[in-house]
Amino acid sequence: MDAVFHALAHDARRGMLRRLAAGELSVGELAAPLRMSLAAASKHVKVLEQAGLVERTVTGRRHVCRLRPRPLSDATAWLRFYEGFWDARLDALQHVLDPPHPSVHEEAP
Amino acid sequence: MDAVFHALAHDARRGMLRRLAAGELSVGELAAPLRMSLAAASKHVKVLEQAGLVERTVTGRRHVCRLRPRPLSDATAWLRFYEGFWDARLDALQHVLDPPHPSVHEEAP
DNA sequence: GTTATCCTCAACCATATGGTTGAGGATAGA
DNA sequence: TCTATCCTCAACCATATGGTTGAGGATAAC
Repeated sequence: MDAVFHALAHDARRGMLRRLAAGELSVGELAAPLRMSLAAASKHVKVLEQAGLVERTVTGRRHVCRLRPRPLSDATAWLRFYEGFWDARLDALQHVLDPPHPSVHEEAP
Repeated sequence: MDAVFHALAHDARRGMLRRLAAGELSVGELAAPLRMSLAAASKHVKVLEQAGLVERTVTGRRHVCRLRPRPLSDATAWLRFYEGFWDARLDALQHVLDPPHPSVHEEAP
């Protein structure tokens, strides 16, 4: 979980995931639009890979990456616990109520 | 966005958010169950605060914290783009199709 | 075989993280 | 007033992050 959120905590890596959602890409293709060296981009790919968000297949000299979205569903499941709090009305009530008691939620993820 | 995901990328901070969902807590109360110094926990609170996830009110010598969940909704909105990919059937198809074409999704967040 | 391409690796550097301890400011309670 | 409590701050340390460059392995192309 730490690894997943950490992987998402960098714009370059989120961009990679976004582009991988449209289909497979090689490391070089992932690196191309980024203003950094290929080696740096390669490290970002490795971070995504170690978080389980990206899978790599080496075909010849190309390392082709594809999205492995399952860990994202875990992250969303975690966040979903707080959905009730996003509600604008509750958000506003937070200023008034002390302490807030969102009775809808009892257990934490 | 980086700050929000970074804030979520540590178990101690996620634990703080979870407990704050049940109501306001002081820094000391947030720190109590953690196996680290008060100063360390205080730093974690500051990370949550700078990500906009926690708001602090100083009343006397107590620093009382409350959940500020709005940034979590932004994070979830970002993740929601990938919802289609979590589907088990699509997940399985990923092994077969090359490249994957989840036609449901066109634009990225 | 030679060369160009794709990518990783290792070394290096600057800065950020995550923890500690010790000092101390501010407030509450006696 | 004196003391205990809550919390931040500063200094310090080890390690992780995020970037660079240079070298080189493996494969494709010629």
